[in-house]
Amino acid sequence: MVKPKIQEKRWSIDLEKKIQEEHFSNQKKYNDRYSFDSKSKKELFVIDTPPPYPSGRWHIGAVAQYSMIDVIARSQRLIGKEVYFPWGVDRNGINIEFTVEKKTGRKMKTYERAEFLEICKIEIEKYTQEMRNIAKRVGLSCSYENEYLTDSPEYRTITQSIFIDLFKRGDIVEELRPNLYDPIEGTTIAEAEVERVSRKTHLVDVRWSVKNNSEHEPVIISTTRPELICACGIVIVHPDDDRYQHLIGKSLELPIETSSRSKFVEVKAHPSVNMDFGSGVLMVCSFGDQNDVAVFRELELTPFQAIDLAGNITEIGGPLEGLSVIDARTKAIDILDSSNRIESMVERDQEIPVSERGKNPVEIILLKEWYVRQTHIQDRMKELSNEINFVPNRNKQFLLDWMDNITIDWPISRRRWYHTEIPLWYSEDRTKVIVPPHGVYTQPWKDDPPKDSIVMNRETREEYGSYEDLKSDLGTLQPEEKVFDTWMDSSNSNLFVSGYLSNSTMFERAFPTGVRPQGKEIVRTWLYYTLLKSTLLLDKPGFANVWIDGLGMDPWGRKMSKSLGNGIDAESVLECGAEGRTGSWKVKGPEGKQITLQAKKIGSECFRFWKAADAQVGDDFQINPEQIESRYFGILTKIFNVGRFASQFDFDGDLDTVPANLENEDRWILAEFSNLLEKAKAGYSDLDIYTAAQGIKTFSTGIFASHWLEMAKTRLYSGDSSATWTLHRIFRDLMSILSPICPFFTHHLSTTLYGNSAVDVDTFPLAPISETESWTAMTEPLVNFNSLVWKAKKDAGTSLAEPISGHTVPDSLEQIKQALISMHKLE
RNA sequence: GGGCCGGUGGUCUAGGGGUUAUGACGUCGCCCUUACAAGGCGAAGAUCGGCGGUUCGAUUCCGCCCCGGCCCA
Repeated sequence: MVKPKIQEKRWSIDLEKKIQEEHFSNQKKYNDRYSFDSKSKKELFVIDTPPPYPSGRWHIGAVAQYSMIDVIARSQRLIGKEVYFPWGVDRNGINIEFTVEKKTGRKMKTYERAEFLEICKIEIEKYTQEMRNIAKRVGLSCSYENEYLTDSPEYRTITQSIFIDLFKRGDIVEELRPNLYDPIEGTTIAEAEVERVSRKTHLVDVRWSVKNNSEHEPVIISTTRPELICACGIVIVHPDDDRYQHLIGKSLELPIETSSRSKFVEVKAHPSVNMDFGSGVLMVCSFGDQNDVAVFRELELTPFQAIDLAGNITEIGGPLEGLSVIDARTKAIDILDSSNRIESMVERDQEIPVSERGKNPVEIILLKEWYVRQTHIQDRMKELSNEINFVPNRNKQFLLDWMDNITIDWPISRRRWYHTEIPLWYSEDRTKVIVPPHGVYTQPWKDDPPKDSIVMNRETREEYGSYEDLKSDLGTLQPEEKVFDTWMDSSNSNLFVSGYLSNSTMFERAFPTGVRPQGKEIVRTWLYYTLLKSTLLLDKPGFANVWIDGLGMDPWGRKMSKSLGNGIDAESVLECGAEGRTGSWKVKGPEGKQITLQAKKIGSECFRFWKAADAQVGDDFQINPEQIESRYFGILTKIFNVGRFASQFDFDGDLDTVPANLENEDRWILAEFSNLLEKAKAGYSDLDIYTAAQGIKTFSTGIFASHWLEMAKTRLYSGDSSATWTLHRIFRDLMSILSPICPFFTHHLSTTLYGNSAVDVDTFPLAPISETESWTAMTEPLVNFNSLVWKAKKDAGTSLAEPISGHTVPDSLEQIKQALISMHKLE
C-alpha cells in the first residue's frame, strides 16, 4: 500500500487548533484571503455583522449564530462575490455602566463624568479582547484589521451626523411624554431594567361622589395610589359590568382637593378593567402603571404631571404639593379619612415595579425627551420592506407585526453617560439650539460648539445663521447632557459598513447592504430601527437580504440566558477535546432540575457543521454538546478518512478536464456529484445553509463513501485512471463546497492533497456531467441492490469479502453490471 | 393579558391534502471486509400535541383547546 499523504490517523481538536493558529498567525496571508477591496470588479456583498456587546462571556447560542454568518461570508466568496465581513463591537450602553458600578461599589453619578467614562472604557476593553479571541477560535473570517467600535469617535461621528440630518429636516422632535423613571437614581430607565418585587400596600376603597347629584349613592373606587387622585384623567368600568352601566357618561368629583385642574372626571367603559378587582371601578391616573399610560394614549387624554424629577408631588397635588410619593400617600389617606371618604382599607401584598439597581419603586413620569418620528412613515416602510428578501420568509412576519403595533414615536434620549452624546447646546433662554456640522464628534458636556455650528429655532428648526456670528446674542450656553439610546448607534451599522459618509463610490455599489444577519428576538429593535433610518434618510430598503435565525435553547427548550443559569460557555465547547481535555456542563432546568452533559471532543469545525446541518435557518435550535459530538464528529472522521484514503492514490494529471473514457460507474457518481454541486450552489446563493450542508453530508457519507468507493476500490488499487480521476475530482471539489462550513478541516485536506487551499477557491466548482438524469436514475436501484446483497451475506453469515451466488444484477443497472459483479463477487 | 411562531419514533429533525411519513443520535443484533470500530450492515421503534370541522381522503387546510418559545403589555 502506498503511504497516504495525509499522515494524521484522524481528525482532532489539536490538529484543528494547529491549523487555525497557522491561519491567523500570518497577518498578510490572512488579509490576502479575507480582506475586502471596495474597488473590486466582482459584485460587492457587504454583511452587516451584528456587533456583539461585550458583557461577560460569549454564550454558545450567539457564537453558533456568528459561525453561520461566517458560512454566509465564505460561501458568498465561493460563488464569486467580493465580500466585506466587518468585525465590530458594540460597546455603548448601560450594561458596562452597571458592571463598573458593581465592581467599584460606587454609583455612576458620584463620579466625575470624564473619570467614569475612562473607567468604563478600560473595563470594556477587557471583555472586547475575549470576544476577539472567540471570534477567531470559531473561525470567523472577518476583516479584523478594520475593527470598528461603536464607542469610537469615528462611529459616534456617524451617529451624530445622522442625528443632525434628521434633526434639521424635522424628523426628530422634542416632546413631553411618559417615561419609566427611578426618582432616587434620577434617571430614566429602560423596560429591561425593571424588576418586580412584592410589597405590602394599603388598598383603599374611596367614596367618590357623582357630579351635580348629591342624591346619587357614592361610587367606590379601590386604589393603592391615593396620592395620584390629583392626576386622575378618567374613571373606567368594564363594558360588560352590569353593576355600573348607569355610571357611563356621568362625571365624578375628585375626592381630594387639587390645584390648576378640573375637579371632575368622566366615567367611560374600557375593557382593561378587571371586574373582580376591588369594586370594579378604576381610576386612571397619569401615571400609576403601564395600563394607565395605555389608556391615556388610547383615549387621547392629556396627562397631568403629578410627580417631578425628584420624586415629589407637583403643584396640581394641592395640599400634597412638595411631598415625596410615600409621604403624600400617607397624607392623602389622612385627608380622605378626615373627610369621611374612606369606605374601607386593607393591607395586601402587591407586585410593584422597582429599578433593578436600587430596588427603588419606579414611577412613570412625564419627561421632555427627544424622539424620532416614525408613526407617519409605516406605510412607506412596509413598501420598502417588500423589496427585501427575507430568509426564511416567514420570519418577515415579526417585522410586519411590529410595524402594525407602532403607535408612538421612538424616544432616543437617555440620562446616562457611556453612550453617544446628543450633539446640541441651547441658548441661555432655551429657545435656540446650536447644531454642530457633519463629521465631527462632539461631547457637549465638556466641549464648546465646534466651528461651523449653526443656530436654529428649537421648535420650528428655522435657521438663524452661523454660531460664530450669533455667539454674542446667545448668553451662557446650556449643553445638552443627555445621550442617545444605544439603538441610535446600532441602527447605523449597515450604513457605516457600507461606506455611508465615508466612501461614496462604495456606498453607491454596496447599498442596500448585502445581508443583515440577526436573531429573531431583536427584529423589533435592531432590524426595525435600521430600516427606519434608511427610510427616513434615503427612502430605500436598507438591505437586499435579511437573514433571521432562531435562538439557542437549553435541553428543555427554553432560551439560554444568564438569569436562568442554563447557558453554556462558548469557549468550553470550542476547546472541548483540546490536549485531551473533556467537556462537562451542568445545565439548570425548570423546577430545580439539572443535568450534566459530557463530551470528549467538539471543536469549531464539528460545532459549525452541527449548526449548519442540524436545523433550518430561522428555527430555534437546541444546544446539547453531547448531541453535537455524537452526530457530527463522526462525520468529520468519515470525511477525513475518505481524504486519507484518497491521498494514497497519486494523480498528477488535469483534474479540470473531464476524460473522455470514463467508466460508467464513475459517470454515475459524477452525475450525482453534479447534482450536489447544483443543490449546494443554489443553497448558498439563497443563504440557505441547511440545504447545502445536508446535501454535502448525505452525499459524502452516503453514496460516495459507502457505494461508489466500495465499487471503485479494486480499480483504484490497480491504478485505473478513470477511478482515480473521479475520486480526486470529486474530493477536491467536495472540499471547496464544504469549506464555508468547515474551513480549517477542508483547508488542511485540500492543501495536503492538491497544494491549493479550498478556502481560497473563489469560483464555484463546475459540474463534471451536464446530462445527469439517465445516470442518477440508477441510484435508487443501486442502493437497493447493494443492500440486498449485503443483507444476503449477513443472513448467510459470510463475510462481505466472500463470493456469493444466486444474485443477478437487475436490468436497470446493466450499465454498471461488471462493477457490481466484482464488488460483490457475484457468481 | 395581547400578537406571532412552533409541537412529527426515547431524543433531535425533514416534509406538507393521497408517500410504506425523511434522516440522524440513542437502543438491539451481526461483522475488526487491505480509509475509517471515532467504522460497516441490518432490525425494532411514530395512532405526526388534543378535540371538532372541510374533504372521497387530513400528519398536512380551518376552528377551538393544551403545551413550549419569542416579543410586547
